[in-house]
Amino acid sequence: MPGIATAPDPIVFEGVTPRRFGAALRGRRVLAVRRKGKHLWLELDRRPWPTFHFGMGGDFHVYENPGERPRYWKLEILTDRGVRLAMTNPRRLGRIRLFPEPTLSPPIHRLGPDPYLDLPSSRMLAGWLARRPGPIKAVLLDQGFLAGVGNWIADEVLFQARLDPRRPGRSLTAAEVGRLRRCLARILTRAVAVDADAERFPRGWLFHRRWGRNPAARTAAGERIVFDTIGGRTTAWVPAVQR
DNA sequence: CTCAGTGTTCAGTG
DNA sequence: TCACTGAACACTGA
Repeated sequence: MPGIATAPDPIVFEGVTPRRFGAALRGRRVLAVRRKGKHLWLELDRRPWPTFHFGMGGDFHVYENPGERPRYWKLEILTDRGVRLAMTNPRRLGRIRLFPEPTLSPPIHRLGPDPYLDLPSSRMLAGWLARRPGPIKAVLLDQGFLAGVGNWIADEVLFQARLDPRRPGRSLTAAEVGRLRRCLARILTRAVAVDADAERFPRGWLFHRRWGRNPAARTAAGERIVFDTIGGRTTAWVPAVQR
């Protein structure tokens, strides 16, 4: 029989007790699954709706045998077909929330456009960037600028667009904004095309060589990779090609 | 034991 | 008020 199981975690369940959360989902039908940036929610046949953010790490697991309930599970939904869906979150930086209208609720209502679903024009991007004095790397990480771009995607985009991550956003020329936009679109499309399976990302991507802050790291073409902290995050970049 | 890590928020600063 | 920086949060795995 279908049901909802919740782990007693007052950090990951934010603004709602696991008990109330379970009551809101029990017996409901899922009409659609929506996403904006790093936030995902289920449209149910009655509000409020459950919304998920994974923080660093965390996943959805699908299985049928109750014994396969994964480590670090926070929520398990058992459907009337006997399929189980669990949300995991080992590091507890993720959040499970309940909103009558997720798109109008914080923090989702503050997000910029999702570049995979709704890529802004070069002209729009250039207009926004003109008002950003901070480093372009930090601007790309700002979810209010574009929703969903995280640390590795930002580095990959700047590498492929050949832009120095320290450049002020407002210093980019129209041609550079165009390059940034084109690289962003290509990287997102490609990553989704392989179901975000990193092993299938193209060989030339910085992604494969950026982990671990290895001082000897090189690109596939042999250029030196350096690591700086920009916008509060480790930034891997290649001075020989990024200007 | 130390450090890095697919993230976000908030206090402090200029 | 705007905008940026760095610390804090929490925990695993190398």
